[in-house]
Amino acid sequence: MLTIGKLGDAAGVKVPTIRYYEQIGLLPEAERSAGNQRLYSRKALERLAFIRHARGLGFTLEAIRDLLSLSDRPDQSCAAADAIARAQLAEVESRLARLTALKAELERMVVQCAGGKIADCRVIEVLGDHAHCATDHCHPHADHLE
Amino acid sequence: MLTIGKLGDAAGVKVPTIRYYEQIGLLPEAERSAGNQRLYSRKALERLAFIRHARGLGFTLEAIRDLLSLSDRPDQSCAAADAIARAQLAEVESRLARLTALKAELERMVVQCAGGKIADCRVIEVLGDHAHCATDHCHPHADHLE
DNA sequence: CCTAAGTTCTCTAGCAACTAGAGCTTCAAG
DNA sequence: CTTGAAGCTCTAGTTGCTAGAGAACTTAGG
Repeated sequence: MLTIGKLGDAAGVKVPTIRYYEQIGLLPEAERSAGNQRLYSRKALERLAFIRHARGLGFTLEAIRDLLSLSDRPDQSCAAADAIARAQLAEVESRLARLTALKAELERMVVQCAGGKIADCRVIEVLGDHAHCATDHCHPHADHLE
Repeated sequence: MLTIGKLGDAAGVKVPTIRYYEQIGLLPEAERSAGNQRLYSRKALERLAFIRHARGLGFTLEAIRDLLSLSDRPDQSCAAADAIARAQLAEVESRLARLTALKAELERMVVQCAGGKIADCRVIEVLGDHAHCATDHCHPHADHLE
């Protein structure tokens, strides 16, 4: 049995985060010691590592909740898990596309800055006048802003 | 003079967001009509468009606050504006790198899913066992998670 | 056995950057 | 002059944590 600190070290998750996961029901309520401290089994460590890994891949806690409940029913079809992963992939791809466009525009801005006065600064000017802007990031959905 | 709704339409910003920007001091307090409604000048529209554009490029409101105060002093050096833009570019580049790695791992997960039962599902398995993971996204800084 | 340091406990509040809703007033069109 | 849209203020919610206060527990050294 591990204390919460050891569990956190083992899984690479901070202690308050573990308590937070328990609070929102992502982790089950931990067993307690005589002195009311949380104790964790190896299974709990696995579950937390799963969460950690999925968070690292950018899954939301909601998606992770779904994946966890799927993994509790190993006899069912994995279509749902596949769908969640594909949705996540699509999300990542769309962010990538947007970030690539942003990078191009930022590079243009920075390169054009001649190091003079603010009045002539391309950075300020480009930001102030959208006509200078080649990308469409000003329009409808800005999905890199969560 | 524009009402808040017209201003929002013109700049592509939602009405509550404009009030929020005023509340946090990013926009000055608007003039009011006899009936206490906000009225905006062309200058205010420019300022809001600037903010909108910078947000679209991923600048934080803090960075935008700095850029705005720089643009109020056109006779100063633009080194500071340049530095802010370069920092933003570096940030975008680092996110891009991470997202690219995530995309690769998600693709591996999804491709390997044979569509069988959960028990054999690669998606769940890969998430549960970090040894399957080629990238280092589990380690120290997860900067795509704001 | 006792004390001191280190963990852990609960609880509340805060972060970014908005978004949503309640309940009211004002404005513009017909 | 009425009606419906748009405006007002205020509070609270979102996501995924993080920070702090103040109390209790645990463990290693003397």
